Amino acid sequence: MSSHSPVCDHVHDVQDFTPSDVNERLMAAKEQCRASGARFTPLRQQIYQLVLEANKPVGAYDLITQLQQMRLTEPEAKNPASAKQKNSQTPKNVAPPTVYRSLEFLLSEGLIHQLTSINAYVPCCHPRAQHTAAFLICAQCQRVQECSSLPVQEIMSFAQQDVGFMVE
Amino acid sequence: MSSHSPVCDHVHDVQDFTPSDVNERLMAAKEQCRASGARFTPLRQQIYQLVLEANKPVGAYDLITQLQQMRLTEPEAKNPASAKQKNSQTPKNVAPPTVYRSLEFLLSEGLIHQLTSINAYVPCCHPRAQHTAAFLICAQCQRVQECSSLPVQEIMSFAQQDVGFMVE
DNA sequence: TATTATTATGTTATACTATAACAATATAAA
DNA sequence: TTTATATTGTTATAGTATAACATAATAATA
Repeated sequence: MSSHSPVCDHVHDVQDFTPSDVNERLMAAKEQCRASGARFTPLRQQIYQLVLEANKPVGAYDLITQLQQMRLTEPEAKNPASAKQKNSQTPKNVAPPTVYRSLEFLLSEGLIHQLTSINAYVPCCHPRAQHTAAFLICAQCQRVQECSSLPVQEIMSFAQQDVGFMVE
Repeated sequence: MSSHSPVCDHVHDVQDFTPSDVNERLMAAKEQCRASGARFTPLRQQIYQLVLEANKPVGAYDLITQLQQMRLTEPEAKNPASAKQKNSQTPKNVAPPTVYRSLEFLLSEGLIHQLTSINAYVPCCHPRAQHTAAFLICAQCQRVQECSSLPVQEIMSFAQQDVGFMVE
């Protein structure tokens, strides 16, 4: 799961998913939601997938753009549920609340993390209900390293010696 | 320097300055800037003062509003330098860059911290050149507790047991 | 099943935060 | 003084996020 960025020469373990990794995550999320009684709707699924497939933290408006593209190019594929309906053609436009609400859902399920300092979102390493996390964010390539509960001091040396980040 | 909020019942040590405290800080900052060769201009001084006088983190646009008020009510007091000039009447309008640039300066001098998660700014507890800091931010009253270098685990228990914050 | 309640999504408008680009002014250096 | 540098003013706009209300889809109940 870990690899070296061609540009920045540090390790990042959060976002380097093969298509099969992505699928695995989607399945796991589906299961987790079923268990918790939450609804993993097609929209939420799509957005989670986009966050997974990105190789760095994605902004909300990036997601809006991508969703828009998808809706224009693949009119009604990928959503078996809507195929059963009579007039359920997905709308063409994607407005901010559409994405923000799904992000909020994914956050509440613990499937993604929000990086408020750079206004972006990443998939959680080890999805589970409530947990906090700290991140090292590369100022050059924006890739991140999640370090959920290491003491700060350890994070510092971990950042500098183990994964090649400079702490600013 | 510490006190209890009437609402939230936790300790916060960062922002509870008496007028004389504020003056002390301003003097210290002036000295620090002289030492480092930086220019502690009247504008920067005003903005630093506003951050000091606030009893909770302030947003950039709060500062803009307050500066605007000041410029309307006290046309040319408080600035001895401008009194010496011929036509130096301070402009009435305060645009965002005016404030953001001064904030950037104060950050670079280590006089304030930026709380990106809530888009706000607080004075630094112990101003000095380069240092990082972590903050506990109260979700109710927005007041903060600076905890510069405690290990994360200690921060957790410190937050919950010593200062009454719930970690989210 | 039909009806009602609830949840999710669409839609429009707008608030809030921040920066780019260029002009004018003030301070420092030569 | 003249020139260079740094600071502030000014206008415009980019980027991020939410409020408020309408519609549609799902779940719960009779």
